Amino acid sequence: MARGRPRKVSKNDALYAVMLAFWQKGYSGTSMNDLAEASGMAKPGLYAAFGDKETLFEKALLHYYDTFGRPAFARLQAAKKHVLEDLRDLLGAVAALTSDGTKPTGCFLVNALVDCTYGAQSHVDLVNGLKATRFAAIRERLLKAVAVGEMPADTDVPRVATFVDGQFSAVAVLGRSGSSEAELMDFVDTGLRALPVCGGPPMFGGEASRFLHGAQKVQ
Amino acid sequence: MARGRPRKVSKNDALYAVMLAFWQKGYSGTSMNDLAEASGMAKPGLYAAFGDKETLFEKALLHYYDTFGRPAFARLQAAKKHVLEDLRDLLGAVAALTSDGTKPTGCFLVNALVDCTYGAQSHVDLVNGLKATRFAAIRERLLKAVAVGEMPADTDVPRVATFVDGQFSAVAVLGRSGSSEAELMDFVDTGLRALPVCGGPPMFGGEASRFLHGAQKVQ
DNA sequence: GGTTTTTGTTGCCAACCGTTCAAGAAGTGA
DNA sequence: TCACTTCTTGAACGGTTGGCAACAAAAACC
Repeated sequence: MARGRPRKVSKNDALYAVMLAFWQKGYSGTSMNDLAEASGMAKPGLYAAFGDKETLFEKALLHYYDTFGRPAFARLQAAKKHVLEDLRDLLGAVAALTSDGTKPTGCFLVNALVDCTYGAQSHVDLVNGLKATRFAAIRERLLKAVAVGEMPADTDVPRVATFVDGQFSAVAVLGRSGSSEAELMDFVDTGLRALPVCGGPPMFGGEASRFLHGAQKVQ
Repeated sequence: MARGRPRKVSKNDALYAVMLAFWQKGYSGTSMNDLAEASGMAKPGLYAAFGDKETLFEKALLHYYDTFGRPAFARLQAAKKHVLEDLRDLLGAVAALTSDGTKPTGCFLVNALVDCTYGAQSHVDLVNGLKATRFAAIRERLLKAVAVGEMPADTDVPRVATFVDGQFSAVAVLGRSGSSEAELMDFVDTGLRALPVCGGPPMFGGEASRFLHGAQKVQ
């Protein structure tokens, strides 16, 4: 066993509680007193274990990513189903997460994306890094789909990846503001209907497709 | 002219500056000192003119809605173009707004949607009200489109409205985290390609559509 | 049992928070 | 000029913030 006095609450449990608090109320909306109360550790304990508030926020966000993000992205990249179903599972994971009554609504990463844009530089860098990781995971799954013929060979992969990335944020924001899991899944399925046509011909004759100015380059 | 000492800065100019500050750093990330400095009014002046911080935030958000939201929704409901182009203009307005270098990135309303979920009840109510107004504007435009035959008669209007609503948030979040206006418009156009098929038949044979479990009810 | 090591607890700090009061400055109307 | 009204200014309030030093408590090692 460890040498000194045992912790009243494990670092992992404390970090999980801190994560929930930041997730719920954001960086500047959460005080160190809030975190001490939520985690069960007194303030000096938090400082000794994790460092100052900025560092603690970074560790909480990374803990969130390890707990909820990484597994979902790993499943996506495992590519065990059709690409559409894998993407549906990914977006469905966000929908399920935000509808889980035991956690704050929304997605901590998306919240942080909105919250930290004008915050500490280290927060900006961290959040942008996680966002890039998310994008890369989606992009690689799409490349695999194109390689095995699940999607057309001329698919505009970066464009589709950006689209899925946006759907991810949309589900998080809609969930944050109270949409049910069923509504979120309807939203996800509606969006996935846009995917297979990316790279293919316009989906309807000449009547309305002329209104999609910016879409020509992928037709 | 007014009776007493004239204001150094007009209430409108001050409120605009306050709006920018809240838009940029959120409610709890912005202090009254920040607001005083940004607006050019001293703190007692802010209290006299607008009330306390919570009230000031509400007035700033409403000012944002009046300045940027209402005109865009009015153009949408004017229905002067094809529904797809009107929706593209709406989402394009968000893209343009967030790419305007003179303002903070993102959309203040979407930021508030994320920021205020666990905040003051009056903020929650206000933000939910504005969100409902946004949804209603989109919904009414879609109903009009169905009525005049721009969209199929069996279009699932609430579902499509939720989809557009989500695209709105997605554009805001993507813009908040640094996407260029061109990227945002690519995203918008990709999403609009999902719309015309809502209510119509599945867009591709039997190969991949079976993966869209939740989509049956609108096929 | 005593030492060492690690943690929890108490209490405090300077700085800042949102908020307000009192006094003065700058206009209008008579 | 004189009151009257309105805004600005400076200072201050009590409370909270993030952060920390000092000491007590609890375990392992010798």
